[in-house]
Amino acid sequence: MIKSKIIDYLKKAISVNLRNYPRLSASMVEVFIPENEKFGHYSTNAALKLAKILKRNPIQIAEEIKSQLEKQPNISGLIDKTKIAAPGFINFFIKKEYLAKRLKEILKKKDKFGQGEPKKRTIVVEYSSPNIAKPLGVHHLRSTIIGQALINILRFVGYRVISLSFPGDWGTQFGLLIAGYKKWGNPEKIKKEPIKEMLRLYVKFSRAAKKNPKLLDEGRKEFKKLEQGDKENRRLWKWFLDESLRDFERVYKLLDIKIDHTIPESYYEPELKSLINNALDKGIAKKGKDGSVVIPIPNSPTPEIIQKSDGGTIYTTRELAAIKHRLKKWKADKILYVAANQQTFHINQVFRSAELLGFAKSGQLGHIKFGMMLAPSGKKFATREGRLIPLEEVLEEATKRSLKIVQKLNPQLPKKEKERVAKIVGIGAVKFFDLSQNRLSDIVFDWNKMLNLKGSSAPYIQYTYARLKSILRKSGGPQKTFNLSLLKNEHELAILNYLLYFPEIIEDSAIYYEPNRLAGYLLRLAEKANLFYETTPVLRAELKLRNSRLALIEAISLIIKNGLKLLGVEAPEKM
RNA sequence: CUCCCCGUAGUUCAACGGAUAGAACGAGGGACUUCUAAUCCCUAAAUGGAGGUUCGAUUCCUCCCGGGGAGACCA
Repeated sequence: MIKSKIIDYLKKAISVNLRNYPRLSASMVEVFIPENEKFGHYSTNAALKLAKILKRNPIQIAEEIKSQLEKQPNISGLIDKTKIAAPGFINFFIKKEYLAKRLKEILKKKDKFGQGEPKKRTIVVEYSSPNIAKPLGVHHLRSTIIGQALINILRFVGYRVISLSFPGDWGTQFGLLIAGYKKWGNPEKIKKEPIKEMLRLYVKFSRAAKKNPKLLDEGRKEFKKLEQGDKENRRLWKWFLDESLRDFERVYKLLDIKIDHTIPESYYEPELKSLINNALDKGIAKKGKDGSVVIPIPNSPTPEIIQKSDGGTIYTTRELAAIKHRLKKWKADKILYVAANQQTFHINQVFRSAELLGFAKSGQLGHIKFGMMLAPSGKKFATREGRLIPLEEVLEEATKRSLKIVQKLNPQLPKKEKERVAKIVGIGAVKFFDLSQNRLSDIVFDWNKMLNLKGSSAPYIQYTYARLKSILRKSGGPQKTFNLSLLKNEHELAILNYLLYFPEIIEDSAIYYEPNRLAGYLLRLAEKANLFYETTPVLRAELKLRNSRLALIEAISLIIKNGLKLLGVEAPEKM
């Protein structure tokens, strides 16, 4: 990667003067991509940092570093020139030949361009994790979409990634559902629309239980029976589980989500007794007078319950068993939880408990948090009030809206093709809406914004791609003879410069677990590509120039396609 | 009461302690006999408040205000 090469050069240049710069640590050498092109391809503020320590003039120090840089043996192959800018930045300009070399590399490696070396580290990513007997709702979108994009990106940079869903299929709520089913359930209705009916029963029962607390006890009893292996309850529960998983699978397919392993909470049920006993034996957990078992967490006012006073287990207990199991089974170096902000407290408690129990080392467990998907009212989505919007409905609506637009704008496309495009574009828009935003901010659910097919959106990038591909189709096949030094108008250069950054953007997205960095990069690349498209004729250009421009277009489209693919968004050839 | 996240144009969002705070939607104006106008160009418009650290703060620290979330038998 170019950035790390420049860092190496800088380190060497600075270490020549080490006697003059005694207190500099290597990590202080930072290289970044400047926002304005006039400041070069890369910049460093190393001189400014040194100036602070040494209390000297930063420009002077920059001059010293610059002259040392120029003495380095191989630097001229990469760097065309370095410039110093006030108050003390050193700006690097990459050689044009090197940019051309990069472009050829893209054409040669295609979708492998930017891929990292295998890292021999395993990361388990837990994401999506819906609750059984409820449909996947829009509020699951974030965990699912962000999780899958991170998995794709982490794999691309070289990690071994195990993707995992941990559906909630255990707990008192299933007692409520079973009780509701026994009261009002109808097997025919469940067969017809399983999830809808289960949700209806659950909502109806929990509403009724609000008015009549006796019903709550009834629900708890049903769960207790389930835990103790009651045949009828077990059968119902298994039925609900199977129907739910089938339903999820359908939506996952629409979203192009590929989960390696689905291991529900109930899987860990048999191990929980011994887990609790071990925790007690080790003295990590304590038994209360009421029969509950808790793990006191140092510096936390709240202990973590692992056994309820009625002897039953709780989500935490199952999560702890899962941590132990995952680290062992996949020899994982890390487990990442792609889970909402709201769960921060709970997840931290679980992490601390796992560390106390010796299941995981500090730093092995990470919470990739994200802001909430808020209802249009600005409030939280909640199942109980029945305000849940099924994800599938959103995806269908998105597809419908984009079909209308394809019909209007590209009527000559065959019907089947139109439908395919509508799906790719509609669903892409929904996913990209989420992925292009910072993970941590809350998102207000808004049909119009989410399904906006103009402006900064997936369709914008997809449309750019389709136009580029259209040129390539009309050009009559790939060109072998091109001379990239002919690419010298401002739009061509801007793209050539920008293509350089792709591998580093991917790396940053992986380091910070922020897919929106990649999304932003693709938007900016598409902007530049559109500007090029609007201003620069390709097919009508003189032969050599034409071929060089075709090569450039080929490279852009490869990067767009691959970048979108990492985000889980498809790029249509026509739209 | 304690802890966590967020406060940026009218709206929805960007910005690794850096250089002139970027986009999009919406508003107003312009560009299709020429590679797909789901595009492009132009105009107006923003860092909640007060301090502090720094050569430099939207970013870090303190306090205040506002929104959301969490705080032992839900997850």
